[in-house]
Amino acid sequence: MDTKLNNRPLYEDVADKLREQIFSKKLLPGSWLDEQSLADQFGISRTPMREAIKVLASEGLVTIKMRRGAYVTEVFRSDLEQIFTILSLLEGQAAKEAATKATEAQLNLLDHLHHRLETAAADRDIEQFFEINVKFHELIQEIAGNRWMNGVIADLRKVLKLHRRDSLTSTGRLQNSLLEHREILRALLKRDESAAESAMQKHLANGLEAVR
Amino acid sequence: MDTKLNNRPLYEDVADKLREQIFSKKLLPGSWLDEQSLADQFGISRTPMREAIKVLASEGLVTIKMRRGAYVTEVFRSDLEQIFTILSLLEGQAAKEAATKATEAQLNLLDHLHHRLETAAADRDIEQFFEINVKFHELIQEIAGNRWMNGVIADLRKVLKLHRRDSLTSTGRLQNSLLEHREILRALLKRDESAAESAMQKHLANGLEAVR
DNA sequence: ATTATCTGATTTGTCTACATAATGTATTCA
DNA sequence: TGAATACATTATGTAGACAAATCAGATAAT
Repeated sequence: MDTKLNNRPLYEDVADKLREQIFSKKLLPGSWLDEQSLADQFGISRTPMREAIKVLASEGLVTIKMRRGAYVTEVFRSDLEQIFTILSLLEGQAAKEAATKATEAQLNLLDHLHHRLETAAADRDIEQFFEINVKFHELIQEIAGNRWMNGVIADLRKVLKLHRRDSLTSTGRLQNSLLEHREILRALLKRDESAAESAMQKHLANGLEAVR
Repeated sequence: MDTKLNNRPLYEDVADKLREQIFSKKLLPGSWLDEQSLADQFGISRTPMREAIKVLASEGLVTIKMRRGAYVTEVFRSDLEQIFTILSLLEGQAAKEAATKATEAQLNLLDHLHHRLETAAADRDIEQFFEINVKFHELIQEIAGNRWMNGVIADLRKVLKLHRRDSLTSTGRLQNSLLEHREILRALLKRDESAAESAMQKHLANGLEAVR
């Protein structure tokens, strides 16, 4: 019974589901994506399946080889370093701009998010910590208000998730990550551009260290 | 008579042609892309046409609206500023890394390219100047060797080309651009990281000034 | 006169079928 | 026995048809 309430194209829904399977490692990096069997599995035809695969390809999550089908992208150490280099520059810039652009209300929101992060850390609630962490970063980007930059960052972060050792999985890293967030927040509240930028850059540099 | 010697998917060829039509302003920003008539025009069916459109959508050249088709992306001043901010950061980083990573042979190549740029400028050969200019930037990126960064830069530069007043169209800007390139090259030849970075950033900042 | 609704026409989204290219296997010949 | 070629299998690429949703214009109601 198809709930036809969907007001989104089928291929977008399918792209989401497929992305989920990749992130959850049901589909491992390097593995081949069989259009036909995936289409059957989702109960759709090959056409939207192909479109969904192309969406993921444009995000860098899958790699299409001519007449040989699509494969889940393998992310190597060199990729991690390259991607973190970019994220460090861009998110650093976002933090820098946020320091001056943020309204008082937005700073309060950031502060509130950070408090929830502290709580999650104290509770050793990794899942929650991770989720709030993402929101914290995204809010800073939203405040900076560069939609092209935010798009690039979003895509690159998706690719990072392909790597087995996702950034802060180790609890040791969790504590350090928290300290770094404190530093970022402090700089933002003081509206100190360069401090915010360098704090964010350090945060990401440490993130890279953690995965290798 | 289709020359079936193509060893590329049809939709890629079509995407190239469509991109060309957009850059040449045969399809103006904001205009609607009629799948059917475009498919007829290229002598293909709608399926590869749709795939081609999605390729351009992932590059940001066209914007797809739900159940309303695809439109050539309109680039506003705010977009230009946002995109130049990113390019300045990334290409600045590329120049910085190139300063230390470049082999002597690669530096010679850059030097050679720059000489051709000087010649083109002296001849007032805008077309040639523009072409070599692109190669100069791409070579620096290639030397830096960050494929994820190069992908991002390539996409953003495509979007810039949508804007009517493409960077250095005015001959006044051409002379300044040449001077800035000299500065970049000088820093690279001296293998001066930070000089190369800031020279590149200035170059792009001036590029933004020129279009507004 | 303005707004609301219905209907036809157009267009996107999806499906099914066919054509084409690549891979693997078997058979034949040296 | 080994290698090369031809054939069969399989999966991708493309086409054309069908279904569903949106838009525009006309008619009706307030």
